[in-house]
Amino acid sequence: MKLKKRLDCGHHGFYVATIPKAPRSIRRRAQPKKTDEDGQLCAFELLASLAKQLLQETESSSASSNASENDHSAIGKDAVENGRQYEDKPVKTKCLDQGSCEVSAVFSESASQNCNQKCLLNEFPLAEDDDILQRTSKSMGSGSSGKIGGDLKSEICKSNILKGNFPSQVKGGSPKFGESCFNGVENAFEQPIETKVIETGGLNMATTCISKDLTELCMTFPALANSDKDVNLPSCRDPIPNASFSRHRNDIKLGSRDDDDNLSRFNKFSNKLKVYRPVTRIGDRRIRKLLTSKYWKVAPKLKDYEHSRNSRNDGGLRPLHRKRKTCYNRERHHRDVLYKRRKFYDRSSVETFDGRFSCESVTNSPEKGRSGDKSSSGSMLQAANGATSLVKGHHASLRSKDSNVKFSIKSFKVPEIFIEVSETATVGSLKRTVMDTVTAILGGGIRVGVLMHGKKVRDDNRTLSQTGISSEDNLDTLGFTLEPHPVQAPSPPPVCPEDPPLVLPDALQIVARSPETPALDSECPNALTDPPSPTETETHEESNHEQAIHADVLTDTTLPDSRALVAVPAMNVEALAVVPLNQKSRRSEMAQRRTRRPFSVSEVEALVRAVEELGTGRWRDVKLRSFEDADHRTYVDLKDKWKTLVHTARISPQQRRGEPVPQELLDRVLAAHAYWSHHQAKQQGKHQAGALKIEALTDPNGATASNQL
DNA sequence: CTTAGGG
DNA sequence: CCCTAAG
Repeated sequence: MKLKKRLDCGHHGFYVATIPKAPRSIRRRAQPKKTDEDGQLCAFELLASLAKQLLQETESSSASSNASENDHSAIGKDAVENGRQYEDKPVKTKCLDQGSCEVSAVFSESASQNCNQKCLLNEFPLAEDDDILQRTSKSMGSGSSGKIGGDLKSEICKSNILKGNFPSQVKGGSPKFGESCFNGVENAFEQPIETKVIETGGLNMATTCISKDLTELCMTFPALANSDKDVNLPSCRDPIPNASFSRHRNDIKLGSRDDDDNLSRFNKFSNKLKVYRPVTRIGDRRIRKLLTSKYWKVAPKLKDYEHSRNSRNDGGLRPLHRKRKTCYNRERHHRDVLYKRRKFYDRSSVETFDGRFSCESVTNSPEKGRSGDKSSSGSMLQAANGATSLVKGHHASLRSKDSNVKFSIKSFKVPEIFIEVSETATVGSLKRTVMDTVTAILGGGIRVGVLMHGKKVRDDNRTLSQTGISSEDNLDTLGFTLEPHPVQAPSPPPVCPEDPPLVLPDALQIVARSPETPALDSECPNALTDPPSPTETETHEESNHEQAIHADVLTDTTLPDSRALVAVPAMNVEALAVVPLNQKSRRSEMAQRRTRRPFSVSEVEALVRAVEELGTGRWRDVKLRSFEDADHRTYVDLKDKWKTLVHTARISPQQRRGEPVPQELLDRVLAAHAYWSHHQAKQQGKHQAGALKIEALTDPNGATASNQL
């Protein structure tokens, strides 16, 4: 609730409020008429000039400052102040951030697309900037990554703020806006931007080259991360967190790994102002969550879990607890320690598209396509090689009734990677490790996934139109993902689960995990029972769309995790010309349900066992015991699943749907259910008359006793 | 926050 | 899965 309020405030907030809204109105007007361009141009020009000034100012002023600080400070001196206040008055900051972020995002995007032609993107100025950036970056080398990025952002932000409209455009990519205005803007911005760009070697790098400077990218993350978030975020929602976080990040070491986690933490932060860890990045989910009341409810709990986990490093209480558990379930703890699960909240594909680096796919009608359209498809491919990950499709042109669909992929992310490094490890070794890992992942093989409405489209044989991709309406719900090839996915870290994460013996351990595997495996002790089926894998993957590199570093030098490593290339501007923006906000507002995640047999097995031991009235314990690592399973979920299992067990096999659950498990379900319904109040777990079956199958009592120790 | 149930 | 009432 608090968050909501804040959010609202944010909206109403000075800069923020004005910024986003203005654009909308503009858009509306513009859309209907294409003739509006003139008017927009004028506006743009004005903006551009302002932006210029601002940029210059910032340049001079911000040149010295640090990365994060700069961002905020640079943005608006007045406004900025608030930003410094962190938690207390995040709103302003946020706004600022966003603005900046947006800009940055744009940059990266633009970078990916080389548009010599001016018309393309909504991003307008960026296109050229990109070129510049790239060049500069090359020349510059890694140079100052984070900092520069920050400055750049801030500057941009300023300009945006002043103008007001920018942010929205960029973000939303309001189609009209972009189309009409680009030319003017570009010109105006070119020079200033260029200079700036040069400064921001890091940013460029990030956008441009994945393979090469992954390490560097990581380092730069802060900036990138922010941009990410910002980009994703609907207008002003998370401003607070960002601001605060970003700072923390810079100042403090980051430990966060999961998006989800971050999210949850994030929420916490906002609510309570406690800072456990800085949140490196906030996923798209944030928005979602914020929007959804449910999430709020749920989030806290999850957070707790997360925190605890995270706290391991800190030497929190958790470790013990964990350990216990671990011992408890030998099978599972392995991974527990190592991996962090992302929370399920985020999981849904929806997030994905909303997400950060959305790429815009545009439907092109041939007619529409001007000079560049043809290339778009080709370019897309190129982008694909680049690296990984998530792309978002927007469908742009209104006209497209054609059979052709254009897609542009703005950037790829590298799959999530976990790295644990001892404090004594050198930065260089860390970099190398990251690099090696990334290289392995990329080289190992990546497959592309297509998402519609956040759901994976698994049927490769269906046509686009059959899938719904052809329809304009659906384009914005289209997403691409890069997924590590299952086979090649990095193996779990060698580290002993028992070991405190921090204590890892060797200097570096990096694990890239395919998102999915961790959850289940870790969760379900009995992998034996059912190895993750392809289905499962896929499911998980969905959640993983956003893949990021997470670096956990013990030392202060922690790398912030960022996700978007690269911006890739070249699309036709035209394709991009129309960008729908609202989708995000819309979606976020819709607060959709989590994507459905059918329980796997192994999960069911784990659930059954837990219930056998704990009974049916202790879902929290069940969760803790067997699903602690399954962030996407809440105790309510478990309870619901049990409910359905009981139901399923009672109906005839013919009536059952979905993945068949072994009859043996269903029998245990019935037995346990019967048993516990008799012993409701007594949780002691004495199995007597009713426990017969159970005993035979699992011997709940004995197990319980031993386990609990 | 957890539980328990209905939707 | 979601939502809610109740503890």
